[in-house]
Amino acid sequence: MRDERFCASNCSFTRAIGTIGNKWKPIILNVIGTRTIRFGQLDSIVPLISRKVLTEQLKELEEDGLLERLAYKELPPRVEYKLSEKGLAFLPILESIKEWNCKYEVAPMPGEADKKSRINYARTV
Amino acid sequence: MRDERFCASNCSFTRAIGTIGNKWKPIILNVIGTRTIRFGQLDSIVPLISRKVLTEQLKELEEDGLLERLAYKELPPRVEYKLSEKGLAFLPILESIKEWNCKYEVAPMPGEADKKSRINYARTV
DNA sequence: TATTCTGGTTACCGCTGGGTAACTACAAAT
DNA sequence: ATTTGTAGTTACCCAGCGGTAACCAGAATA
Repeated sequence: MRDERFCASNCSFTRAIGTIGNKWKPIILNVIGTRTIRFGQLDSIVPLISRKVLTEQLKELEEDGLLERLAYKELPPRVEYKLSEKGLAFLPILESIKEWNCKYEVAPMPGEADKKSRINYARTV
Repeated sequence: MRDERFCASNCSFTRAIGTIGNKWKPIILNVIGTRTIRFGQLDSIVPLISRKVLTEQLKELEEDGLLERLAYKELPPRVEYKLSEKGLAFLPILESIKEWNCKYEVAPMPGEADKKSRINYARTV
């Protein structure tokens, strides 16, 4: 899901977009936030993502230095994820995206009836 | 390329990601910046994008209120794009992504020989 | 007359992103 | 002896993303 051509650009911004410019990574980073979280928790909190894709995204985030992975040598396995310094430094950007969207979003919210079935990934709305 | 399920979320952040969370839109917004630009210019400045996808992305950006489209009734046609207030308000976020990436990017740049063939979408590196 | 220029749109088609289901290891609980 | 729980991995398969090429209008230029 990383765009390799973007990541190979000589432009820092293009590389950044190649790294985090997809729909799942900002969501995952936002869900994790400042806490430590286990794989199964992520899997249930982010319901529309499949196990396979979640694994893949987490692996990429770790490779790109945004995420730290702690695997305990236990059975059944236990793995914990938390943001690295780099990942934590990205959170303010996510916050400004939230503020930006709240301020400028034009589309009115659909009726209340629809709200119940809506997705909600936010730690804080 | 918009994720409709994300856009239908009751979470403002998720909706925002559904709207601008793909690789092309941040690139396009960054390329346009504060200037007014024609379709053909975008097509040549962003070389890896196909005409078809560029059209589609511009249309979505316009629908989402980030972009203003000015079509002159001429032949051959002339169409100009510029960021709306909402789009302009997104530029600082792109800037902070640049700063973030410059500060934390770990992967060393490949050798100079490779740089020449690299993509460069930045107005300012 | 034929070509060029611009900003698309459309048909066709191949690739692959991503979903589902099955499977793994092994300890602990029933 | 069987089930449960965790964190994946793998094989299989299909929808749809996105690339390519052709086509359009109609004025201006050669």
